[in-house]
Amino acid sequence: MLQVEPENGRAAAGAAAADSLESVRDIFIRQWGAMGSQWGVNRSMAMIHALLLVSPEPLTTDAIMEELEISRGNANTNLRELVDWGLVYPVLVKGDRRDYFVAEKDVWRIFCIVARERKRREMEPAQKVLEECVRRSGSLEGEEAQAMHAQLARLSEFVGTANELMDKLARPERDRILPNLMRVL
Amino acid sequence: MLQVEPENGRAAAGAAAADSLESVRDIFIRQWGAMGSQWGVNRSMAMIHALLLVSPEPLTTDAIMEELEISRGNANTNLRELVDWGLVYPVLVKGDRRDYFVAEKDVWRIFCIVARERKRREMEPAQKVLEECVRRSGSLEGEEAQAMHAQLARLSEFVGTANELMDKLARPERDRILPNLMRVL
DNA sequence: CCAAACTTTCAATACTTACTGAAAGTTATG
DNA sequence: CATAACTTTCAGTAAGTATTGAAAGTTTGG
Repeated sequence: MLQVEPENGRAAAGAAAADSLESVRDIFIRQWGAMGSQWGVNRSMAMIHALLLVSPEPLTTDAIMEELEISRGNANTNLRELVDWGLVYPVLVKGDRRDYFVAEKDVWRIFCIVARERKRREMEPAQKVLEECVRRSGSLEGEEAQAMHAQLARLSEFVGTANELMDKLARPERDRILPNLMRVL
Repeated sequence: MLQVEPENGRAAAGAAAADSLESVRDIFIRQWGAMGSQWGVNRSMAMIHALLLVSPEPLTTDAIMEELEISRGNANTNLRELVDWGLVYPVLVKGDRRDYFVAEKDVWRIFCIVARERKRREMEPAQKVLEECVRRSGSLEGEEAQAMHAQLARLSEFVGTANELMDKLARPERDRILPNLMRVL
């Protein structure tokens, strides 16, 4: 699993492999994992998320380890992180002591979670830095200092506005927001 | 420069350092650089950008190297990248053979550039992957396969819509867009 | 068209982040 | 309350990125 399929039994040489549930799932997982890097999410976390996203049934840590060929420690760490984010839920299966995991399947909820996390990790620190620098440069004298202050203030104001918009955008009243957005833009 | 200032000459022990043009600039550069990591931008690139953002005058490669204490190769590579993105412009100064660099100062333009780049690096690959998987899973039989297909289709549609919105949002007719947005959200 | 001034490239290295596997910890049940 | 089933932690290692510095490449003025 998860290797690039070099050849498919019944396909002619050079032809695309015939698709199966498993092959499409593995393509999705592999590619989604590779994309994780671009998104600042590690590959294992992205792959686990992808796997759970397209699994109708909850999966155990062991099933995930086997499917993705990753170690227990890795699976465990990244599952906990996904649960922390709220992208994955632990579920109990009657008559089984192990933890099972399911992914949040609702696309808008996923978006809100990711948006919230990125705001927290990317926008808020920027805003804090900018506000501090604006404050500190406010009382400086000299043309050059004032130019810097003005530039920092413009940046700070912009980031502040963007943050407010993010908050409003990523709240769960999706049905009202999206159509309005489409209309305005 | 760029070290944490352990003490300021005239400040009492333990008190905050008095602010000067240089100290505020250095705080800004240092923090902005540290934030780069979170943003998927390397630290040097973020620091160079920060320095140029608050420099009213164009700077040479050597001035940047000295101010940030980085090597020539590093400065050169990251300046070229910033120029590629369109966040920094090379300018010619009469009577000097060296390249000088200035940053784009307009906040909305900076936003558009960053948004465009992130769309290119993050959204478009996702969309491509999803579309391919939706296509390949379309003809599969069986309940499980169809559930996967449906989930992939929902993801794909969402990312498609998000991409369209990004396009519309990050076009340079800012003055019409932002007020409308504020009203709707 | 030579020499000086400047820019680019790239192999070596340092730094950062992710992953493994085994050991320690926890919890449920007979 | 002992044991077995499962989960978490963590030191060591591997993989991935960023940075340096020196050498090669370009351009410009004399």
